[in-house]
Amino acid sequence: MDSSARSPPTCIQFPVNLNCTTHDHPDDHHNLIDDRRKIIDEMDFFADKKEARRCEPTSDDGADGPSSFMDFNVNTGLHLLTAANTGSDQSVADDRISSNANNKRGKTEVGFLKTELQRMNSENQRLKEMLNQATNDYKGLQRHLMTLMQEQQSDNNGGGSAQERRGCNGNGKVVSRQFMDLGLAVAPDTDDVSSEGPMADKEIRGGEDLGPDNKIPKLNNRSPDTSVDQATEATIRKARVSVRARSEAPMMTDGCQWRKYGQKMAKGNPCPRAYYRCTMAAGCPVRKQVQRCADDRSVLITTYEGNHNHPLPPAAMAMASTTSSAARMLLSGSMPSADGLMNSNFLARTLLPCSSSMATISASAPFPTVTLDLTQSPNPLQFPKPNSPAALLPQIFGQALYNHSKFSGLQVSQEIDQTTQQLPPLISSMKQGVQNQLNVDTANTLATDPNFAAALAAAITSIMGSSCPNNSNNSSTNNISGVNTSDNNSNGNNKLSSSGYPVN
DNA sequence: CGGCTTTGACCAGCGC
DNA sequence: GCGCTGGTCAAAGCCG
Ligand SMILES: [Zn+2]
Repeated sequence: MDSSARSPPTCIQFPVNLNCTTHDHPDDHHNLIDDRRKIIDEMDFFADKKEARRCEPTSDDGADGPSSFMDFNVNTGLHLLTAANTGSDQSVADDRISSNANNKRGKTEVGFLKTELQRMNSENQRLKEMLNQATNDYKGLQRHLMTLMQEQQSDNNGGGSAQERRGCNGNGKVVSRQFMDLGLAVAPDTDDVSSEGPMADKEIRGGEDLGPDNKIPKLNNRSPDTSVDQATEATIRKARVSVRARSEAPMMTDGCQWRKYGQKMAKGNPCPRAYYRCTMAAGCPVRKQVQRCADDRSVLITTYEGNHNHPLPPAAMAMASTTSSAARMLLSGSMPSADGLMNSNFLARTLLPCSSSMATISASAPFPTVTLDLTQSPNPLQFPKPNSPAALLPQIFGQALYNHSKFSGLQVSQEIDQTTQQLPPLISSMKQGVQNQLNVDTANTLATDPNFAAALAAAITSIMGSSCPNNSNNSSTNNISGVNTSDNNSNGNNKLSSSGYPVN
């Protein structure tokens, strides 16, 4: 509902903020106006970089794209100021009276402004270049990772687990899917639903849109043939990503649309657990559970599961990718493949620097689960950055996307058997490269805000996704669609009830 | 009227 | 085999 409305902005913004604003504006004493312009420009560039660039070669120094924009602005400004010089109508009338002194002053001003403009232009260009570079780097890394991943997979195939094999060779379907995911959840049904022998899946489950991927637990039912592929998928599906965030409001917008399909009292928790299903596309297998922490009811625990089988709005992408990545991570944890391990470590190391532990990976549970704990942020507001969490998100995401930046504040503890893996050099380098960008403060800020939590998760995902090109969307996002998971148990009976399919 | 929420019931997995 | 619990379904009700 509103989620869609709200989230978009976030995403939109993030790319923008990401590079442009913040740092690298040492000189601007020019303040707001200038900043605005720059930001705007950045946005434009972002959107139509290339076109913008090629804009008029115009005057001014070497600056291309930006310059053109700037020129435009400049002219406007000059026009006003310059009026005196040119003796153009309007001003002329009044100005005539004024003495030469004014003209001189005006010229001086103009000159000054021009100088400033030039400076700004150059700076702007510089920023632009940085942006481009970052983008290119990102893309390059992405490709690189993809390549690496593929290699790894093939390696695994050589002696690896059955699952891995299936994943790659089986039909390459998994791979393809992953790619698709990366891209963003592509055509509907491409994902889980369509993949491989799923027919069996569907048939077995018999039914409906929902049918396709539901029944995670019912894995056993499958026919032997599809067992392996499905096992992999099942694993993927099983993988869960839970986000713990402090939130009085039961609403966390993640860009997805959810429909509540059940609520139950969970065992050791006085608060009911709500079950949601993604409704952005028919048959989307993604589900999430929302529950308040028994210990601290201000903490909202959102658990995502599954892969979206449809395109996602940017806003949702973040979370989706996060969760998916996390899921993958888990997966890999359970499997010998380097993927997950890589991710795990990456995550851990990336996040560690920050503060308290925030991410926990648990593969032991019935379902491998990654928990992002965003509730432990110390004092989000103490830091220099005035930005609100919401504002930060964009940056975070952006950075994550572009640089695989690190998020402060997360700690990963692996309970998985194979705990010792080393980050591939690549990732390490990536890390280093990015390290400067985000600070603890950011993390902290994030942690406190529920939406932030979601965002953070997304960011993490991004990171992971980046490190592992294959990951992308899988589970969805946190969007607590208006359900009050509050203390009141709607269903509150100790006996969980359920309603059965057979009801007919 | 369509979509969403509520809520009791059913099913399957798991432990004893 | 039985009971517990998690998860899901779908009828009924609510809301915009
Ligand atoms: Zn979905």
